[in-house]
Amino acid sequence: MRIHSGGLAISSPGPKDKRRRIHDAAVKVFAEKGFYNARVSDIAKEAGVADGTIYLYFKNKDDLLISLFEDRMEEIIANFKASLVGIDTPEAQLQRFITLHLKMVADQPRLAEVLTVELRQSSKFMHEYRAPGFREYLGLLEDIIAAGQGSGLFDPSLHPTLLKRVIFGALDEVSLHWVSARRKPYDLDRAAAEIWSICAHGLVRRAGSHAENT
Amino acid sequence: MRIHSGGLAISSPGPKDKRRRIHDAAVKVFAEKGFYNARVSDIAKEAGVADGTIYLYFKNKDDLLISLFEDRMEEIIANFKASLVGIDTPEAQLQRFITLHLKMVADQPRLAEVLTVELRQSSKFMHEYRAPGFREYLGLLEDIIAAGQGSGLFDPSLHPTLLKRVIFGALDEVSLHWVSARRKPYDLDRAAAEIWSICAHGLVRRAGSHAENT
Amino acid sequence: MRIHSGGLAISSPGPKDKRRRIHDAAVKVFAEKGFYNARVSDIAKEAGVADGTIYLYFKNKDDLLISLFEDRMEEIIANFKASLVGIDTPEAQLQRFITLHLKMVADQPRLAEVLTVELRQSSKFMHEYRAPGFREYLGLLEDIIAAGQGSGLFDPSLHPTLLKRVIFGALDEVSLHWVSARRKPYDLDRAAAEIWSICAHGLVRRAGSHAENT
Amino acid sequence: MRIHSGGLAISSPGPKDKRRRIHDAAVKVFAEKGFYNARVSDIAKEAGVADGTIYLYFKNKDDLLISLFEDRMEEIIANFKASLVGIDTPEAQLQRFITLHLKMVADQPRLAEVLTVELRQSSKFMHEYRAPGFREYLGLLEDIIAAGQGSGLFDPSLHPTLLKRVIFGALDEVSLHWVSARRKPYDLDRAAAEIWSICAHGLVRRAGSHAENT
DNA sequence: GATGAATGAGCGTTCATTCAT
DNA sequence: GATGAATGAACGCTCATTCAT
Repeated sequence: MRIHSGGLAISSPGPKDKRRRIHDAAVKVFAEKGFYNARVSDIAKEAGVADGTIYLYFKNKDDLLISLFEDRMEEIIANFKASLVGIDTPEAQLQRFITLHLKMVADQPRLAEVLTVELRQSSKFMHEYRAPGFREYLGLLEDIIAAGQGSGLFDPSLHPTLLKRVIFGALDEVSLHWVSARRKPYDLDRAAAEIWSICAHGLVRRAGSHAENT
Repeated sequence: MRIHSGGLAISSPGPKDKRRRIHDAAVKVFAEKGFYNARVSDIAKEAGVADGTIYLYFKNKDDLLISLFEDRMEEIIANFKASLVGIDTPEAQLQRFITLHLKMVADQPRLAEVLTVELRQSSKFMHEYRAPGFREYLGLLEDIIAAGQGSGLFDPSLHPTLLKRVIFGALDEVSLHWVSARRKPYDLDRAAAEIWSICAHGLVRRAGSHAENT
Repeated sequence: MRIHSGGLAISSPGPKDKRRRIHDAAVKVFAEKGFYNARVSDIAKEAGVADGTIYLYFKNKDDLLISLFEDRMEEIIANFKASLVGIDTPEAQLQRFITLHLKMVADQPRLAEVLTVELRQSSKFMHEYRAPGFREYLGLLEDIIAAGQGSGLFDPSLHPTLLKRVIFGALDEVSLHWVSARRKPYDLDRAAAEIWSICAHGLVRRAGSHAENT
Repeated sequence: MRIHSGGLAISSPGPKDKRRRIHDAAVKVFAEKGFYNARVSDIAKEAGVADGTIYLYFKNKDDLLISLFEDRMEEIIANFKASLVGIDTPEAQLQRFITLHLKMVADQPRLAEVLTVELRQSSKFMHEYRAPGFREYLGLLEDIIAAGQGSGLFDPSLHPTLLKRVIFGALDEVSLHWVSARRKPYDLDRAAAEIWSICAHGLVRRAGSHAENT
């Protein structure tokens, strides 16, 4: 499965995709150095354009990051929606969501790192930016949870807002750790299975209930 | 429960605790503006000292942040250890850990924000810094998990490294959201109970098993 | 009286007068923003041409300003000469010169502003440019003065170089003030009459000599 | 007569007068290159300070120029007032004013150039800055004129606003020319005398009236 | 120890100019 | 001739750090 055509595809150096190339370069440089330590000229060099060219496509350095969020999250959300469309039960949907999230991380680790780490900062350095893309992403999770609670499958006493944060936080922390770790202590397929298992049944073993992970 | 006397205590302007006052000021300023947007002179002003004084106690701005991690995490870990000492079962310990984590967040939201957000950056702006305090914190979790799995209470098929990240990630994301949200959608006591419930039993309702949260 | 068809005439978008259109656009933009704050692309947009087109007609931004001086001053001087041609006495010529100068300002305030303000800068930003057009303009004044002194009408003890500067300076300052003032404190016809009166008789009232202004 | 202690005085390199030294350096550099072509680092080097030091004393480059106007005009106006204080007749006052203006130009040619040339631009690059110091300077002239007209000495039919502009413009243009000319075609003492003569009696010779310049 | 004025390296951004189409 | 996307040198300004007092 390809999550999206992605920052890794070396697009033909045609005249149209400058914006994309700059975004891709920014992902690489931001992932390596972080937003604040990345120089605009680093990104320009990585993208193979002049410094000034960046300002033909983006208002400023902040806008470069924000537009990156928006564009990539839009792609990711569209992909998730498409991948979830034929799945009936909330359980299967949640399992799928977990898998997709980690798949995305595995396919585009640098993008994942940027979205994850810099998004945290975003509430700081952009006073107003509410990260609508991120909210929509969480919205996907919330819909699944709501459906599950509505159908009686998921414990209805759990607060949905809290629940989506719990699941997202687990996925995010695992992703970030996996991305930054040199030696990968586990592969992400297994991680997906285990996280699903934890979500589904928790970690306390009950009499007669063996773990039923996929 | 007070985790420690905290950044809010206006210490007597005695001659001894300059280092502490600077740390406290840094927590406040970093939480408000983020590490990169915080100016050293902001911190100096907040601490009521001259800019240069900061360099009598800390090597540079990075060191100020790192030492903050180390000092505070040390306190936190000591507190956690003390609070966990009399508790026998891994289940109760984990439940306690969750409660303590969120308690700390509620009591010292700015410190929580700094430790949470800036720690993420730390892997960036300090290439070498391995955040030993953070590792030890996670080590507490891992010990609980190991004990639980060793005694057969927790599902032994779950990878401990993954598991501790899952739990920490859930706590961290919930904390960060709670800290930055203006309208608090849930209180942290309830959050602790629900997170424990999810950890323990997952979110899928099983026949005959009503949620047993506190 | 129209000094020339001027920057205000919307010339037909024919293929010939690009140079003129760019000059006119430059007058407008320079008058609004000043030379240094005017962007070449502003002028291009105002002229309805592409940025690069400007460089087909002018060597660079400085050349655009300099050529503007030269072209417009040439027109102005030709107009002045034509208007002065039938006038016999130096007194009447000087009176006419004053009137013509202020007429030009009234008809083409933006051009006046550019010629006036930017000319002052020109001795700065162009180390070499001696503004030959401007010198010729002053030469008209000098000729009138010389004729007046030669015929004994004007006080011969006054230094001609100084005198022309005095007269030009008075005209220039009044023009600039009038151009930039929102509420016009006097109209330029009256100004011409009074300036002539001052030039002719000074401002000290003498016994038995009532002002003989128009 | 010293107009003021002045930019030319090499003040002891004490710790107090940094602001003054930067102002003086700015006068020199602005006079040589013009405001827009002057680099802040040029001024810093000329003042013998680091670039950043300038920003301890001035908000930005514009503020450096504006504060220069204000400080220097204040000094100049105070000097003028002091020098005019004992003079009774408006005629003598006006004569004195003319002399003082040209004296100032002779003593501080670079300052005169900056005040003159950049002031013209100021109405452009500073949209709001109304140059209060300059208005007060013109106010001195206006007071003299009003007194002269009130006492019947000066022609009351002349518009005072216009008149002050005429006189100031004459002085200004003569000053600017004198400052920028390499070979000085006249000395400023003589210029003062002649300008006074023109103001007083005009340039038309009348029967029986020999020029009565000082 | 404490101060805070001074430093100057570093970077985001602009915009006159070019040149492939 | 005309275009306008691309260029990259240039510069104003910031702020972590120093050091004379």
